[in-house]
Amino acid sequence: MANELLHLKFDHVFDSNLINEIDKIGSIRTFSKDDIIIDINQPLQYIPLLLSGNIKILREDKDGNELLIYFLEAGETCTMSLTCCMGTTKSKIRAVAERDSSLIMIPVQNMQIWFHNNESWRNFILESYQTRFDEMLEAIDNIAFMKMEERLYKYLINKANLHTSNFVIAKHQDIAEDLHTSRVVISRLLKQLENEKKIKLSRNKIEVFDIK
Amino acid sequence: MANELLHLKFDHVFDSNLINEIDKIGSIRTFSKDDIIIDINQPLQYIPLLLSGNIKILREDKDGNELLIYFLEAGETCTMSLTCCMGTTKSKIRAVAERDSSLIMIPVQNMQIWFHNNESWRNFILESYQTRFDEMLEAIDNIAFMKMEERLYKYLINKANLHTSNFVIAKHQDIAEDLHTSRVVISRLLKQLENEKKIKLSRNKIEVFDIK
DNA sequence: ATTAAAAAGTAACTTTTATTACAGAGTGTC
DNA sequence: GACACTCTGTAATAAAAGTTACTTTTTAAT
Repeated sequence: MANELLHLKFDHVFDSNLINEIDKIGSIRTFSKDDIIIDINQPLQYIPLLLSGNIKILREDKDGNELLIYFLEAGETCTMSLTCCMGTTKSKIRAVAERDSSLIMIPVQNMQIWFHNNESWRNFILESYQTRFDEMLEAIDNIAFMKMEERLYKYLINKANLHTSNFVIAKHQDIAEDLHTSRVVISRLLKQLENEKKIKLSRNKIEVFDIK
Repeated sequence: MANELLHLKFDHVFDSNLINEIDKIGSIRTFSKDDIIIDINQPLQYIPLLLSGNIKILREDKDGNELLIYFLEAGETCTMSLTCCMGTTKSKIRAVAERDSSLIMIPVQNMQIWFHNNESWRNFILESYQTRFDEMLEAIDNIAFMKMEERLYKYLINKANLHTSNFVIAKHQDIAEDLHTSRVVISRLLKQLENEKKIKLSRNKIEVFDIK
């Protein structure tokens, strides 16, 4: 089952030798929605490859308030973890299961070895870096250039797409935390978006029209 | 002269063979303060290594307003450029000379080759990625979690340190652009900081007390 | 069905940041 | 020194976001 997922998501990424090694060496871990997969300041000993589900990557301020930076999808890795083999071993971010997810964890030593001798691994790492970089830039754009209403709407569309659904299952409080604002602000802006006929509100659930 | 700088800044980073190759292959370019080194959407054909001076990396919104993301110092590279050899060839950021600067430009092909066969180059790239990553996270923290007055003060200290001086030579307008706000806001907050005895204002120049 | 708890709605108010408009201060040129 | 120009100071106002406090709606538990 896990093997199937590994092949399904990574066969086109890694050469067959590497896939077999990953299969042999990596250990599968599963997480339920809202489980903390990696926490801030936690030492990083494994590189996680996401087999199924979604993970959200969060940053925390000094008062413990969060900010969503981006989501990971199956077939991706958390680039933050990659930097663990260089100097810093403590996570600077929190990774939380956006829904039930399964990962394959690879010890950092292999990162080093494969990076040295496997082209497909090197390319995967470099591409991951680029993807994350782009997403960090987008996160910066969002918070620096956009108003809260726009950020909220984009967030809803993004989240709906992630779940391939027109419905976002979430409480206003959850959304407020992801966007680093207060529940009252989110409720107000959601109501505005509803008045603009962009969404439809109900308890624990938001229908998003015109996705993409 | 340029050779000296190359050795001074990079001898401890690259092995001696690689240094010699860089010396042979790379071309030196010099820029004056405020010159645009790389612009948004510009195709990237070279990886720049900063030999002397400082570079600021900016992001632009849809109206052409900027936001400073971070500064580069001698001995560093612009990680954005690294991603050029993967798919994307157009710059997503603008690089501007913070002061007179010199760079050595390396054709992207070498990036690939050295990445394949040179350990010191690989490590440099990975370390660069990590450093930039950390700075992106810090940039996110700044804009997401800090008030403008704090951001401004941090910016001033940062900039003073960069120039190893107690004085920041800049107009309020310049600062406003880096922080993506308006001149009036900056003037107001600077006056506040002056009242708090943290800085001293004069025309085109700000003295910053208690640096670090 | 009654009750308690959770989630959402909303009004009133404050704070922060942005905008507009203009006055004054400093600098360089003739 | 008069003039033009750039830079800075500041007041008044507006908009966006944050906060407090309370109400209403929905759901789950008994």
